[in-house]
Amino acid sequence: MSFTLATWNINSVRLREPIVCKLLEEEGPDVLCLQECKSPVDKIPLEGFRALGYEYIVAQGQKGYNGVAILSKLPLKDAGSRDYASLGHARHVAAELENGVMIHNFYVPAGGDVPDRDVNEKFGQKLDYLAEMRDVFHADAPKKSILVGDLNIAPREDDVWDHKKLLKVVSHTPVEVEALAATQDAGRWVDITRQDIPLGPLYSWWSYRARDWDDADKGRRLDHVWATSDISGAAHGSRIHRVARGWEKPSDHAPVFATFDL
DNA sequence: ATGGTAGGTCTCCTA
Repeated sequence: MSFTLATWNINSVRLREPIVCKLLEEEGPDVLCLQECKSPVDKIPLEGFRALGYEYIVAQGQKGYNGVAILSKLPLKDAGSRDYASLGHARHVAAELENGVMIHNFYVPAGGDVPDRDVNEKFGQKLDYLAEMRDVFHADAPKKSILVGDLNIAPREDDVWDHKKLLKVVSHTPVEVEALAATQDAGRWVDITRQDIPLGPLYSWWSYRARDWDDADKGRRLDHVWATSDISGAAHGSRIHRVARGWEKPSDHAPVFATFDL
């Protein structure tokens, strides 16, 4: 069987309900993982999603901040969540498909403005969050698993619009890139987006603050699709749905897609 | 070097 999965930081699921439905209608991924829902689970507007065939949902929510959800046309089993770094934030949820594939949906802390944990607590929390992900995957090697989400790190030089200019900007500092690599290595995760699109600039996020985000194109690849090596060979067709960044009342992130033949 | 926009909630925090 073949299924297509997408991940999208939507920056408020309630405000963005129309364009979430637009994506579901036009692209029809079997599974859509959302981050920054900014909503308690019981206030996520599920009816419109259900009407489009997305009858299965697992989610973690809180008022105003964070929040992650997995919408699916395929049956899902709730596989729980973990409070990484004990922040008390809704930043992770997991679900299992009937074919035994585990899906982890993450919203890694952004980390504040200053890349120094001594003066910026949020940066320390981001590193702690990644360290616990690393430790969990090291202790219990994931199998037949897909990890997606807004990891808030652009690891490669061509994952940002200007590598040198961003070396001291949170999301692209060497300490973050190393922490992400350690997490990836600990679970033997394969970066599916870059497996499929190995060369050239690739972005999934453009700031709201740019005068013309499309023209300036000062993007970063913060949103990721990873898979364990036992299923990474089944992945293909990765793409970033850049046009969604230009839809009415857009998120500042674009959805990232991948297809798996399993 | 700086400030720029957006969302949620309750006056400012987070991204």
